[in-house]
Parts: sequence; C-alpha cells; structure tokens
Amino acid sequence: MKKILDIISTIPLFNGLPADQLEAIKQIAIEKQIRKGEIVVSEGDDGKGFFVIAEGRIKVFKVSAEGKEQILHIFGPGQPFGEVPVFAGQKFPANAQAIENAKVLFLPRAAIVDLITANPSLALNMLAEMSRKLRLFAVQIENLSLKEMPARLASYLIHLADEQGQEEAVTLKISKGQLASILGTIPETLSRIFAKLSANNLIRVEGKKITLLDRIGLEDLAEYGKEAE
Amino acid sequence: MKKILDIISTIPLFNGLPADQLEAIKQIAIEKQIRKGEIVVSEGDDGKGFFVIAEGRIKVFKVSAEGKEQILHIFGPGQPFGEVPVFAGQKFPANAQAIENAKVLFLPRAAIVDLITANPSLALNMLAEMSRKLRLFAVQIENLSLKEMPARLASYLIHLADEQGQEEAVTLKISKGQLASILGTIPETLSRIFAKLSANNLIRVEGKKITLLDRIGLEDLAEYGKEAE
DNA sequence: CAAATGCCTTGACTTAAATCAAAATGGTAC
DNA sequence: GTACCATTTTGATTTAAGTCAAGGCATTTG
Repeated sequence: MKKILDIISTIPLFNGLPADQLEAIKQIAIEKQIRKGEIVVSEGDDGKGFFVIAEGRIKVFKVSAEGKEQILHIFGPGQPFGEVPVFAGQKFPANAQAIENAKVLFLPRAAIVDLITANPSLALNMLAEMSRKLRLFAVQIENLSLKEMPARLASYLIHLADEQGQEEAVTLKISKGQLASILGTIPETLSRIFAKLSANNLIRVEGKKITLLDRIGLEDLAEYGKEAE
Repeated sequence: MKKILDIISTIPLFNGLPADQLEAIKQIAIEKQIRKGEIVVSEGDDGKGFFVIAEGRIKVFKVSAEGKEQILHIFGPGQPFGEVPVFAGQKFPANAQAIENAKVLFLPRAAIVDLITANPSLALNMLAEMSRKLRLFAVQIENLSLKEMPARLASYLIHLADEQGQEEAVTLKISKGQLASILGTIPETLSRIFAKLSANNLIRVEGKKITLLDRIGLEDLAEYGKEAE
C-alpha cells in the first residue's frame, strides 16, 4: 500500500512537474478503491474529472444493443483515462470497469484545468498521452476494417511480444474472452483462429502461454492477411 | 483569396489568443497549395509539424495490403490535422490526400510547442481538439465492430442531418464511393444498403440528396440494428 | 471428493458482406 | 450530339465470421 504522493510522482503524465505541483495534485486527488467487476464510469455519465490508475487494471469498452462488447483499451498502473469529457463535451464516450481490484485517483476537472494552465509541461504530457491514444485508435480502426481475424490476432501477438520484450513466447494477461473483445470478435471465433494458426505451425498455444514458432510467417500474416508462399 | 492573418484569426484552435500571438503564428506558418488528388502526407512520414486547412478538404485514411481504403476523417476549412506526431512519436499514423484543391498552413513542430508552452489557452484548445477526435474514433470503432451496415448508414445519415441542421433532407458532400470508405465497406455493398433502406421507406435517394422519410425508424435502426415493429 | 461454476473449445448451420462481372447512369469533352 | 470516362447499380456467387448448441476442462467451494 503506497502513499499517494509516491504514486503521483511515478506517473508519467506528471513527469517534470516541480515538487510543489505534485503536492498540489495530491491535495486535489480523490482516492477510490474499486472492486473487480465494478463499473467505474458508464457511457453518457457526466465527466467531472478524469482518473489515474494507482493499482489494478481497468477496461474501457462499448456495448452493442445485443450485449456484444468491444474493448477500446485496457489500462494499468500509472495510466490516465476518461480525459475526453474534461476537455470536450462533458459526457464519457464509453464505459469503464475494473477487471481486477483497483485503486484510482480521481482528479476533478477545474483543478486539473488550472494545473495545466499553470504548467506547460503538464499540458505537453497530456497532449502526448492523447496523441498516443489517437494513434492506438487509428490502428484499431485499421485492424477492424481492413484485416481479417487471423491477421488481427497475428498483429496482436507480435505487438504483445514487442511489449513484453520477448522473442519467442508471450503470456496473455487477460482471458481469451476479453482478447476476443479487444480484437472485435467472439470467443468461439477466436478459439478457431488460435486452432488455425496452431495447425499452420505459426504458434503453439498452452493455456495463456503462446509460443511464436514462426515470427516471419506471423508478420506476413499480420501485414498481408495470408501466409508467405 | 484571403490573407493568412484573416484565416488564422478565424480558426477555432486559435480562439482566445492575443493579437501578437496570432501574428507570431503567421510568422511561422508556411502556406501550401495542394491540388485535388495530391498526397499531403503518407503513413510513416516523419512529422515535423502539423497542418491547418485554409481552403478545401483533406481525407485522412489507411490502406490495406489489397488496396482497400478506410477513411478516418475528412477535414475542412479551419480544422487542424496531423498533430499526433508532434506530441507523440514522430511518424504520421495515416495518409492524407486532398479531395479538392486546397490550401493548408504548415506549422513546424518546435514553434508550435513554444506557442503552446507560452499560451495555456492554446494548450486547452488543442486538448479539446484531440478530445473530439478521440470521441469520434470511439464512435467509429463502435460502428465498425458492433453495428451492421444498415445501422452504420442510418447513424451516418442522422449525424449528417444534425450537422446540416436539417430535419428531412441531407446532401452528401462526398461521392458514394468515399462514403463507403468512411463506413468501412465497398461501393457495391453501400449501394445495396441504400436500396434496402429505400425499399423499407426509411429514405429516398435522389443522387446526392437523401430524404429522411422516417426519422424514428432510422434511429431505431441505428441503435438496435433492426426496424421498429 | 463431488458438485458447481466459469472458461474454452468443437461442431453444424446461417448470414452479412465481399468478390467478380457486367450493365446502367451521369457528366464532360470534343 | 456522340463518345468517353467516372461513378453507381445490379446480379450471381463465395467466404469469413456469427449463431446456436453441446461438451470438455479446470478451478473453486462446500
């Protein structure tokens, strides 16, 4: 159990802020415990501030009329979410739910706007954060619209390997059902795609551990939507 | 043919800036004429600054290995684009091409960062701009992943009606082929969906003029993916 | 240990949308 | 007016992915 100030000082968004400003953030931050499964915000809620995760993970997602879920992001410790309504409009554009027990800091809108006004480096950090999210969304749109499921899964596995700094094996940190929701499909289909890539000797699946047997083949699949000849 | 300063002073992004700062922007802005069809930036290009449109329209899009296009945005006069690499990473995440003869202002990275640092209101305007884009992307992901084509088209038409302040008839400002690319499909499919909605008396299509015959029915279709009983 | 629950996989079938091909339409140039 | 090019529409077919249903596996819980 860390102190709030320790948490705040390690959050990338607040990098470069002088100590007195970190102290100011501590003063305005409201700590909140969230249990696994709990809804943090619902689409359409008024956004009176945004959140930074201290512990645990939060998924941000949309739901269709039939109940199908599309995950937009999964955020972990140190990451902010829910900034959109702070700066434009006022409603949250999606839902957020804890997928683990979590602790978040809530930063009220007015205070944050003041801080950004007073601290150019905070403004630039925030712009960098939103730019990264825009980039990720652009990739997600590309994947959903222009790639078939096998290519999407291959992309995801490569991305995961890079992220984990692994060459040959990656570990899923989420359930396969949630992976399906990230990739824009359903568990049945994902299961079949896993089976297909395994049959083609591109990967080996052992529970949550995925071994990348043929990195080149996966990259071709991710890029061109079919295996190299 | 307007003067640069006139253009700059009417751009929402620069709202609230003092006259001397507008003058400073004018000094750093580089004017560029772009002919219809010309590529402004390609995915992967180094981003040494971003653009603001003075005249004309620019589409921002991704392309698949097979050549299918997904339009992410179409921007018009007064709108900035290409900010992502200014604040995070340095490569453009997508392509941009003029769909009309256009004039853009290019704002070099270093100068813009200085301006934002010096002007909190510019920082907040920029954050608002990026927040709007994030919101639009979230909607686009929702549409691509969770809605079928008829629902997507219905959503788009309603959105267009709101935007144009029209109750009953909207005018497409783009070709149907490009609309298909916005909606994540191909012209053949879009044409069939138009025919289907027409057959169900939800709309009447006369070239680029679409009459919304049954707003309630369209809203139900957009929301639930089927017509009301 | 057995039962129950959640998660994942497999099978048979349906369906929305893409593909391929061709015709129709509309505007522009000569 | 006729020819040409773009764009859009229509038709026949294929295909990727979703649906529905059932079964397997594993983990937790009484």
